[in-house]
Amino acid sequence: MKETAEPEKKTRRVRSPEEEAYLDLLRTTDMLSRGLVSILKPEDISSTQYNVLRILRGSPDGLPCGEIANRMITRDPDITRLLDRMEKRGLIARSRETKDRRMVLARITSEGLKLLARLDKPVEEAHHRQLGHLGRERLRALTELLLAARAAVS
Amino acid sequence: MKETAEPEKKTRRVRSPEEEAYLDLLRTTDMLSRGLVSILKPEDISSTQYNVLRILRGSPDGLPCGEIANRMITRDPDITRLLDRMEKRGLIARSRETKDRRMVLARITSEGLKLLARLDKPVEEAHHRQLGHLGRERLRALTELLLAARAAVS
DNA sequence: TGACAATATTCGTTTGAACATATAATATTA
DNA sequence: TAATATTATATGTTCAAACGAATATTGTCA
Repeated sequence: MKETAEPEKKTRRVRSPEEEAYLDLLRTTDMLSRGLVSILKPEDISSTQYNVLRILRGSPDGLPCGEIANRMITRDPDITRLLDRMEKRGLIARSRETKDRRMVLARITSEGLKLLARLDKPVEEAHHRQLGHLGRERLRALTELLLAARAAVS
Repeated sequence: MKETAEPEKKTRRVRSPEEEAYLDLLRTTDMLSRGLVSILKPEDISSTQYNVLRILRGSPDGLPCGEIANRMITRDPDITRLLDRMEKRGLIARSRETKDRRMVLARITSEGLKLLARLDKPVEEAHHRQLGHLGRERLRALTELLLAARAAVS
């Protein structure tokens, strides 16, 4: 007796819709990230460092290191070293606060701002190339779904 | 003359909907991944290794290393080392193919299968905890949007 | 004041990702 | 057969993520 259309040995795994969505998220993010990284690469900057620069550009008065650590969900000692590298390259500067002298404020330097400025257009173009074809409507829908997805934890 | 409601120095950056969506993708994937990693951690396995095991479970006859490299979008030498580690732990086995003796097939071992089996339920539960509240309809919508998002490149 | 909390740092470790280069073994094809 | 392509491996390097543990400095509060 011979089986016909049944797939041979291949374990039949049924994926839940949740898992399916998660895997799709991974695939999509991975794909898009690679595109971004390839743009950052010529400037010899990692997406992590790029992220820090973006955060600091949004806070011209500087941010305490701990605050950066919070936003990146990274431990303080690791942020310190990350900032070390960036400071060594002149992308950021650190200065101790006068009021609360425990705090050290990290600020983006003009060097860092220039780097970001060079990247702004290419990054924007990449995003448009990668996601622009979805159109406003679907982008909005996507953003809202993602927001809803994150709502569970927080 | 004093400014009133205008935000002080803060550079006003307008984000494109594409960028907004991308950042939301990053945030969401990051958040969900952390949840998964915390589940894999007790078994002392990285999400990369977990991924390989899942791939291999889906191909009980084994896969050539290059094929794994393709699916992971990783260089061959790096896959070799990844498989080295996994083989050392007894999670996978490698054997040279008889037909084309250049190829080496990687197979998941019963050890590896057992590990996956231990993880199946917790992983499934985590996914449900994290995304279940979206409901079928929105999960489907999300999956479809992500598929569409990836369509641009391929 | 003294005890404690908060902030950032220093140090050390392990692990893996990413990249380059070279080589061995085998297939394929001119 | 000779030249070339394919598949996997071996090595070596650099960089950064992640974790643990300890310390210095300063602020806060009983």
